[in-house]
Amino acid sequence: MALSTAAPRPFIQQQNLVEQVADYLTQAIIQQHFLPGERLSEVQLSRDLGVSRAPVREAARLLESRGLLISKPRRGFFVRALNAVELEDVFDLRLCLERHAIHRLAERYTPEAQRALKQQVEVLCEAAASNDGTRRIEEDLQFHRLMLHYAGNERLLRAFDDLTHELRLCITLITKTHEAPDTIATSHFKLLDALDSGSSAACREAIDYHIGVARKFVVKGVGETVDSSDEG
Amino acid sequence: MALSTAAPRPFIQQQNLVEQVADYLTQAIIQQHFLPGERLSEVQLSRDLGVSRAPVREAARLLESRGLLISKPRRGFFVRALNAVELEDVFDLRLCLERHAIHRLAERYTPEAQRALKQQVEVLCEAAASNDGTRRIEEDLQFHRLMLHYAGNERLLRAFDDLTHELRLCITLITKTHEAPDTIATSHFKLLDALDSGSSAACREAIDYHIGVARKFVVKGVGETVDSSDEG
DNA sequence: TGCGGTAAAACTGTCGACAGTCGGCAATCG
DNA sequence: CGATTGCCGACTGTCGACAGTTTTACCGCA
Repeated sequence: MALSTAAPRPFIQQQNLVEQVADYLTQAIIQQHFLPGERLSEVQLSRDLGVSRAPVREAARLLESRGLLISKPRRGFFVRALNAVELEDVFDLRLCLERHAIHRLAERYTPEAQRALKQQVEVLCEAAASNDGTRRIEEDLQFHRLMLHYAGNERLLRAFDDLTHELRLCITLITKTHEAPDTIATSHFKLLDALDSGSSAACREAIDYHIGVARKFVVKGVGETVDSSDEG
Repeated sequence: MALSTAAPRPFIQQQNLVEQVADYLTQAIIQQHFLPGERLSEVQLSRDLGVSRAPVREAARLLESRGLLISKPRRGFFVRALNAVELEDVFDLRLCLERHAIHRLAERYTPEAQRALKQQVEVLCEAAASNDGTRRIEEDLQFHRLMLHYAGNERLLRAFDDLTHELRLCITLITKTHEAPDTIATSHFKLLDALDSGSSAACREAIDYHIGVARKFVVKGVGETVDSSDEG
């Protein structure tokens, strides 16, 4: 029973249209089937998905709380468009959370956590060698999620999950400018080494470097696409 | 125009039942008109508030995303009951956020921020001398919110707001064991002094002490009330 | 008196419909 | 010809209702 926060998805659940719609919308937004700033028509979605507007509205409110949508009164829901400043803020908060997490994790670095993280790095390396950019990012995030998980603070993990939802908002941008496979590998191995060393300072240095590199790549990706996402 | 995140509310907006219901529910939960773990009946609320179930459901989902309610499929919404571990996690995350915030703030400590914070401490001291426990806490939180605001990261502020929603969940507990007025005053003045000094280490020490004291008081309050909030 | 089963009541999940509002377009006026 | 105003279509906010499920209350039986 590990990592129960995000998506347990126990068996099939024919009901719970809200979650199904939320998943559909999330995927559609991540895969840019809906462009940033685009307006989502409730009736259109209802027709397309074959459900009524009530579940669509509730799902949209869920995604709004996750920062994927923005609702404007009497106007409807719009796909959130992150500008450069907001993205910087996201990475700054991520740095904040992961610094704290790796510090907490170093205090309670169990063999189980060590094993799980090492295994995930291997999975990540394998994914990094592939061409599937989305998979690379997801496995990368999964590694960090594991770190947060073993840090032992469920609330911290939730904050991280909330943040990654927004990160996925520009996942197609990230895939274009993601690091080289060997860079990803060594960067994560450094984190493991820092944890193994037990040095708090080494952990902080490793995570700062790690997040810093990720931030640089993403911000570069945003800078390359000149979209005027001013959100009027 | 400070702190534009929360509620612009340009003119009147008679409509928006969802927000009205959400505000009502939030206040009712904070003031313990609904006890932790209690089930909320949608139809009952609809009747009481004179609205239909749709706005009630959407408001409930909003509060669920804020951590005030928990929804169980086919069962309905329940008032969230924080146990001791979860409360510890909340304070640990708060420490994480505020450490980062005061660090960022020290880097860009403008006269405007200094003035605003000093003023808020005065307001807080006045509130601390009063008998209104809720007001004391709200002014206290407002000071910290100002700190986060002037730290210059909107996303960080949002994460803090999300967290304080959960903190308010046990506000009645906190009011019973809040610090003495002079303790509150000196504790916040220390934060201002640390910021004035410009020393990153001093800031960290001050915020660690500050949050630590708050945590101790709240956890003590929870320990005194022997509620079996196991949340099945 | 205690227990199991059944039936009724209440509740949630979902739906279709109506009313008020917003944005765009065209006709009118300067 | 440009600006303004009224109108029309589309959409959101809200509502009442129905179906399936869960909870509860009751009744018979040991």
